[in-house]
Amino acid sequence: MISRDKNFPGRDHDHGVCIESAFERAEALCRERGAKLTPLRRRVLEIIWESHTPLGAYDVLQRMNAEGERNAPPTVYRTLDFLLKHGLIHRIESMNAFVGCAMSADAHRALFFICRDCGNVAETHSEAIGEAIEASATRAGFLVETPVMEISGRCQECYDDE
Amino acid sequence: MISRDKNFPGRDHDHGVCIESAFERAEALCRERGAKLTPLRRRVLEIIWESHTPLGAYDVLQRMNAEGERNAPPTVYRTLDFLLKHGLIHRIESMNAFVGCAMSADAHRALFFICRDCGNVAETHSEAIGEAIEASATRAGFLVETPVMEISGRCQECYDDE
DNA sequence: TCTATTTTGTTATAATATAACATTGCAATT
DNA sequence: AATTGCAATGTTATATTATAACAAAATAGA
Repeated sequence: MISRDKNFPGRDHDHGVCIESAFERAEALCRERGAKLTPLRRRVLEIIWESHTPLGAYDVLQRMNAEGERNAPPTVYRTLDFLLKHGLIHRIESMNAFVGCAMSADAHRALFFICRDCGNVAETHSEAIGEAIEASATRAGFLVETPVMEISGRCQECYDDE
Repeated sequence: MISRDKNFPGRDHDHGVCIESAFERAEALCRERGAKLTPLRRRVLEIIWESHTPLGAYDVLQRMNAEGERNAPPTVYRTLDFLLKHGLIHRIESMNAFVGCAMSADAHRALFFICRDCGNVAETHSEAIGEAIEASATRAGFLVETPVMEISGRCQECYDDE
């Protein structure tokens, strides 16, 4: 049984657990593929997971360098590329930012709900949407490869607040 | 009767007609709203429509300045903002680029098919997808405001080629 | 006309991303 | 252990995308 929806985290959830399980998945996946989860990559993955809101590359860089290190942009971008390639993080195109992948890494075609107030992102995967898109693509004579679906709006907590 | 789908243009379509009708819609819409379609805005709209592939802001700028003019980036960005605000163009988030809006301007929530080979973009609007997304959002307790749906893949002409 | 507002111009700079090349570290073989 | 090859990281410079802040001009209403 695979969890199909990571809903919005809520203000009080145990984030330590989130990160732990993200690491476990990352390690398993890298072992499986013979990819190396180096300290650098591990650190970047950790930084990304420490935030529920997507981080820009330069946000990540700042955090990497918080203790006086001198990493440069290409280091971050390369590391992010590695994590992207292995499905450990997602790039949110509409924000030029990156967020941890909440799903088993081979389930692609994610849909993101992005709250414009709190900035949190929920990743979901919907058969129905996938099918609707395929149907529409077929009508247009189009072969779907990489869907980008990023829905900006408001999460429950935030519109309950106002 | 409104056309629901602008399919891929095909290599031989009459592009002059495209542009003409885009201008007519833009003029009607601005008149209706009391917005001013100044020569600058008109020119940028034209440049955008001259390409079937999305243009970056600096591509637009280059074309504006092709005859020796000296427009600067803020001019382009402001003009693009105006056109966006009035729904005359769309921004393709995954490309940092802009494309003419093929639909009657108040039909929002567009889905874009973007061919990775020829770069052409087809704009479509699908009830089914909209509904599927609303359903998924409701389940996640999310209020949809601004969906970004950009599907990268291959158009028929391009995969017929290979 | 005068005034207020919108539009456009100008300069500078911020934010995001990559090219190109150097160095280091590590793994596989001898 | 030495050699080799490759993957990973470091370094410098620069390209690309976008906006802030203020000035000038054009335009619409009073």
